[in-house]
Amino acid sequence: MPSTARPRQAASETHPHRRRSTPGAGREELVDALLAASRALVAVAARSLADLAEDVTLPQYRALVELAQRGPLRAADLAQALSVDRSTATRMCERLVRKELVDRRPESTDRRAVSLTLTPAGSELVAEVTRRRRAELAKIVRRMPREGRVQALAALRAFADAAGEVPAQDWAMGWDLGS
Amino acid sequence: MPSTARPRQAASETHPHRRRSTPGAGREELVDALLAASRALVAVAARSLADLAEDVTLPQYRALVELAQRGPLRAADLAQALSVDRSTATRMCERLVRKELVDRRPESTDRRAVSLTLTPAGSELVAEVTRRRRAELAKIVRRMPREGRVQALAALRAFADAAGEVPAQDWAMGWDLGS
DNA sequence: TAGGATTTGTTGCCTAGTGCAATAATGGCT
DNA sequence: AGCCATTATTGCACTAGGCAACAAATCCTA
Repeated sequence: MPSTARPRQAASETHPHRRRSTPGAGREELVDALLAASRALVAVAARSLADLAEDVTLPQYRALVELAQRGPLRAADLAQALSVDRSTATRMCERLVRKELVDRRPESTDRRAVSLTLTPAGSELVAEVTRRRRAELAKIVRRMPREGRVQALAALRAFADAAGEVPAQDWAMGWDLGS
Repeated sequence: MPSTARPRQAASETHPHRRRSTPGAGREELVDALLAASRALVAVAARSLADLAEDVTLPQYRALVELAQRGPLRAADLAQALSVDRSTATRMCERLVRKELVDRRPESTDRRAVSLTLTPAGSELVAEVTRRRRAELAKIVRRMPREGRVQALAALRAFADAAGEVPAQDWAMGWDLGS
């Protein structure tokens, strides 16, 4: 039978009796705010892709981003970058080639390998989605009270820094959207 | 032939000559910070699920969250909540039933409909993932300089507020993770 | 109240994404 | 030359999803 997926262990991460410190900023409130922000940020990311090319799926877009950032890649490297099986990369690229977003050509030095590159259209797509996403965020920022922005910048950096030190991203699930 | 997915229109959202206002906080810097934060938040969300139940997929978890929040649902309503086709909901629930995370029973009042509920295990899973996610965020917050937290709270709320007024989420892509 | 319209869940068909295993072609090394 | 590692591909199996066809049930109206 299928292993039923019951929770693997009890919490132990929450400290119910931890009521001591800060009544001040309220850690819980900050967590709530982070969750809210998380929703908003994800929505922006999703929309910036969906608005622009509905027939490019998320996994496909991730591949495009990887190719845009790490230049020409061999299939195996792309697969590793995306943490997917090589076969998955192969097939995905096949679809992207069909959509004329990726160019696949045999590598001259190693006849086993194929070299994957973005076509101009692929390049353009990634650039445009990125542009859109940033523009949307900028629009939101413009809506924020001007006075708070400096603190906001500091706060976000502090958060990102703090988060950066955490176990580090193993990108187990395939969610990175680049930029 | 497949419609090739070229970018549908040019930017027009970026204002290249917009260099006028603030040298101060730098809108671009804030956008960068938001993108960084976005990555971190997504990573946390992904991990809190993956760590706990690898054999529950993201779509499946979304369904569980919906059921957890909106009580018992009929298949059609769940489908709508997730913005997927009814058939998709049907089949997904079938898998969740198989994993004993969801209970499906005919509705007494309308013999066509089925009523979907979380099993205790399903309930527990959602609760636990949520708990974990919040705990991880709390851990990060604890790592932030204490002085900045009040500002961080204000900043995040300002951002979420500002984002909330934007076109509104149509959740076109299925990314909402609840909580 | 009888019959058409609508709703609800299912199922078939097709595409995409994924992993694992097997395979063929190549490259490297002894 | 022979053996082993690497590369990409392909077959198999499964989840996710949409669309269309359907049967059963409910609703509505003439």
